[in-house]
Amino acid sequence: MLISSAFDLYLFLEKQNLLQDAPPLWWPNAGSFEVVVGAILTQNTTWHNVEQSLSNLENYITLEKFCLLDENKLKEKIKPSGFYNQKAPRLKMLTCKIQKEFGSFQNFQKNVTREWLLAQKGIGNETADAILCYGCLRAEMVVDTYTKRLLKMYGIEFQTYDAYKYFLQEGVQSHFPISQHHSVYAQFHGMIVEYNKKLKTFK
DNA sequence: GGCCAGGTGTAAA
DNA sequence: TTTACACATGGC
Repeated sequence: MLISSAFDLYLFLEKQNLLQDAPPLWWPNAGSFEVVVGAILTQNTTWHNVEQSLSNLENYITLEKFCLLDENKLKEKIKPSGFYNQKAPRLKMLTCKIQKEFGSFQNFQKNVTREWLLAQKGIGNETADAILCYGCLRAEMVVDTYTKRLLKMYGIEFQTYDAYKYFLQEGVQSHFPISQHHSVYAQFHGMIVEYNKKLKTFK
């Protein structure tokens, strides 16, 4: 299988039926506040561990309730997903700031910018795009280490995060109408993650 | 028992 | 502006 463009990769992954058991936009509960929490918790951590933490938090996953949660209590609840001493204060700071500056999660979805997210402690390129794509339903594609590794297998490499992102988005933009860009980005990244999981089970 | 996971921030060169 | 390292749990 020769892959020389992002669209080739998309078609290749699509043939594998990787998302048949996944939600439509791949990320669980896309479009909800839970995505913001999950995006931070999953940093350098398996989704399986994040699910334990989210389950511990089930009664607190709204913007309003989350801000009222005691930081030490939050640490306890997110222990299964690791790095809790840094993720807890960062989550607390982030969610309270969303509450204070945007008033509601709906308003945050509509008005937050990538620059605003990147200025928050604990949010880098990948987490910012995950929150924008799956939390705010914006047409922003996520690039992760899997993506870079996969492209490298086909001899495709770039220097910066943005270069990867634009390479992938361009491949989608040139073959889909603008109305479909968001859902295709969301599924494209999802397929890349699932494909890597699948590869691992064969080892 | 070692390695890795749906990364990020910081300090030092 | 790059590189090295800390952060932490759970699965294989």
